[in-house]
Amino acid sequence: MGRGPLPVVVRAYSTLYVRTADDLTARARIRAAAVELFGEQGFGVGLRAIADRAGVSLGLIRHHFGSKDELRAECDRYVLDELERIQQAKVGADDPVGRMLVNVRDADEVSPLVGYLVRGLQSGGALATAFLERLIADSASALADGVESGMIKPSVDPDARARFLVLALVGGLLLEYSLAPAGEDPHVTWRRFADEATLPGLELYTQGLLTDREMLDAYLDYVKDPPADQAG
Amino acid sequence: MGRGPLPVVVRAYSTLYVRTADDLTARARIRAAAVELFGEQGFGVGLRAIADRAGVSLGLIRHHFGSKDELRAECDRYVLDELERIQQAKVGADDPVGRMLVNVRDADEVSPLVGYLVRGLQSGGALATAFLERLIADSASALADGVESGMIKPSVDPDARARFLVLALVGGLLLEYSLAPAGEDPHVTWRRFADEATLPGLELYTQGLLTDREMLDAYLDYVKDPPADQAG
DNA sequence: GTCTATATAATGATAGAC
DNA sequence: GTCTATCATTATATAGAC
Repeated sequence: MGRGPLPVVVRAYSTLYVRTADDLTARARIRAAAVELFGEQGFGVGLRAIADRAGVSLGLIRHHFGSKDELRAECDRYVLDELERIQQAKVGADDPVGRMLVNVRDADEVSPLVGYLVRGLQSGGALATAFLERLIADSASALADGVESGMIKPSVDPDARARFLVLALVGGLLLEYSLAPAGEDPHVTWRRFADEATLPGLELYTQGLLTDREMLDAYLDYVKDPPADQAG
Repeated sequence: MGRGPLPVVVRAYSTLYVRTADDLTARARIRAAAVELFGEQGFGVGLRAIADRAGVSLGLIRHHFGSKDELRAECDRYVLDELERIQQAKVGADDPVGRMLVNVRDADEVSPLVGYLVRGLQSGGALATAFLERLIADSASALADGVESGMIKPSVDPDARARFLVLALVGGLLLEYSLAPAGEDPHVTWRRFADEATLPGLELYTQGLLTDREMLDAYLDYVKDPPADQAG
């Protein structure tokens, strides 16, 4: 590891969302307005509000996207692609655990995308499934690397562990959003979760919670030899 | 601990939701229908659908509850009270860690309440705040008991740890719901999460994840003596 | 490509009869 | 307490002018 307390991350996504609305075509303005408003107010937001923010008429949304569902689907694809692009820029991070933790600690300048992603995860649907399954697969791979290099302890079920860790971390972040004051900047909420979660997270990852193996061993026995009245 | 692999829990809530709709007053039927439909389809569901399921007219909802918001508020209070009642029946559980884990493993026959709770947690609002803050306080207390009795390792920030653990566990469960097929029985989803999460959860709680203290110590140093360009 | 105007359906709120 | 009938608003979807 370098000098810093946590792995340093390549910050190469400064051109993500800083184009002003004027530079975009009407179609792109509509999509950008939809991503913002869906993220700020949820998917119940009306097409008129989107048209207003984009500075276009209601009819033009219909012309370009056909229906609200198709607009939503295009926003899903767009957000997923942008997040993929951002993650590619971060691949320079220097170790597997760092890649996982750093995604919680460092996430600037992506507020509209984060807000939309949060809404999408809360609502389920295609975006949530695609995003989480990809994240779980990436984490499983990173954890396997860590096990091989000796940084991470092995697990009796590595895939289940990767899934559990991702759901817990992302789910905790999501709950932080649910508890946040309405209308708070997504970036502020994200940052607060990072501040609150890093210490107990590292502590848990380092020392665990229980002082002995009794419960784990009991459960492993239970799985191997379940009680008769529970067997299928 | 007794013979079983996990602490056995008093199952004393069999009268929770098994009254048939016919036994209830119209007001209670409306509330029950609202809890079910809000849980199944979210808070966007119309008052007409609720009236239909309750077997009453639209006007009667207005007569008893005044507005949709007031109906929603009453459902919040009702669900929170019922969950409190269920938890009281479980207080017989015999150790603090068991109380925490068992809430994930054992949760039968409360599907409508769980469905509503999940929607409430995803939407934020009064129910989510009240439920989580209470759960965090209970868990902090249980963890403190466990530390005192030697079952749980101490933490440098016990309150932050309790909050982190609750948000992670509840948030993971919430994400399982987001990923579940639309319309799946909440109980089935809950059970699947318990099956998937118990092993990696116990493993993480028992052995942690990292093989050495390097990252934790580095972060503790970082907190104690932050870099100049980050100081406020 | 972009707009205005309108159709159609659904919502919550209300008034008043029984 | 319970109902029917209606209002005002808002949603998306559509048609057609420029």
